[in-house]
Amino acid sequence: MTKQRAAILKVMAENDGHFTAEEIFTKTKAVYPGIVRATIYNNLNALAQENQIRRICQSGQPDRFDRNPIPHEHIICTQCGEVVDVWIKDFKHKLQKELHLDVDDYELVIHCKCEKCKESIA
Amino acid sequence: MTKQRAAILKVMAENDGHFTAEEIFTKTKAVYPGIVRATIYNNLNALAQENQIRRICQSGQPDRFDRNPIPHEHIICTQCGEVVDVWIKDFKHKLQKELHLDVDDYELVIHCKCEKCKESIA
DNA sequence: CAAATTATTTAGAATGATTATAATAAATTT
DNA sequence: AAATTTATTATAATCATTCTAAATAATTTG
Repeated sequence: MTKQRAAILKVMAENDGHFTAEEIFTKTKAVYPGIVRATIYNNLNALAQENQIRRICQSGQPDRFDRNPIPHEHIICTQCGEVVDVWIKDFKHKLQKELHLDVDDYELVIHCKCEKCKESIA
Repeated sequence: MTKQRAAILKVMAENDGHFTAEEIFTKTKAVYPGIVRATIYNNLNALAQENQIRRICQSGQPDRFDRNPIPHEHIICTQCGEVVDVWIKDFKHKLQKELHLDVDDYELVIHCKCEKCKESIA
């Protein structure tokens, strides 16, 4: 646990959401000015591999990182583009039952209008 | 429908699987030597937008394109890395019921050992 | 605790997928 | 067939991410 990694984790813990490496870089640089992009990427990769954070990928966009390591699902709003958490109860278990497979991990991204956008039009 | 697009679609129809733009470029170039990468990308983007093909994204890897436009699910093998189709009956409908949402589209990628790899160890 | 080893960070260049631009060619409309 | 739109080509550019080598920091060992 280096100072840099601690700073990255603190930034992610304080700001709720789904960050790009660039956003984490900017925010971490504010508290740790010497830090460099490669360090951000190294740490994010390591943290994702250790399942301390989760990676979300969208084609045409930089990866995002979710500070919440517990498997869950995501909505990407078709209107505002934001990534929103959703939780489907026992999803992994349901998948295993349905497919008769030993699921190691999964990613489910749903494209629909998010709650905020639905309300804002009403 | 240009000659180039027809060639791309033919290549995708003849070879079953999940291709990268580069693979499609190489295979299409064999039958249509003048073709250029930008044309491949333009057409794949257009086809994906029209839902004639589907795009699969994996972080750290180039996008893949699935010639099968009907929504379905994917396994990425934790051993060989191949992308394999799976079909979960009424998945979209189940999602909508579970989440009380109007799902426009979704992507489900499952990480586990594929059938081929499971057998090959036995 | 000092020395040695190992892992991490930095700085900067490199890579690789994808897109942008401008010019040409093809397709479609009038 | 001329005019307009759309797609393709050639090439350069972009952007996210990784690589390399050197420097620094952290950890382990004597």
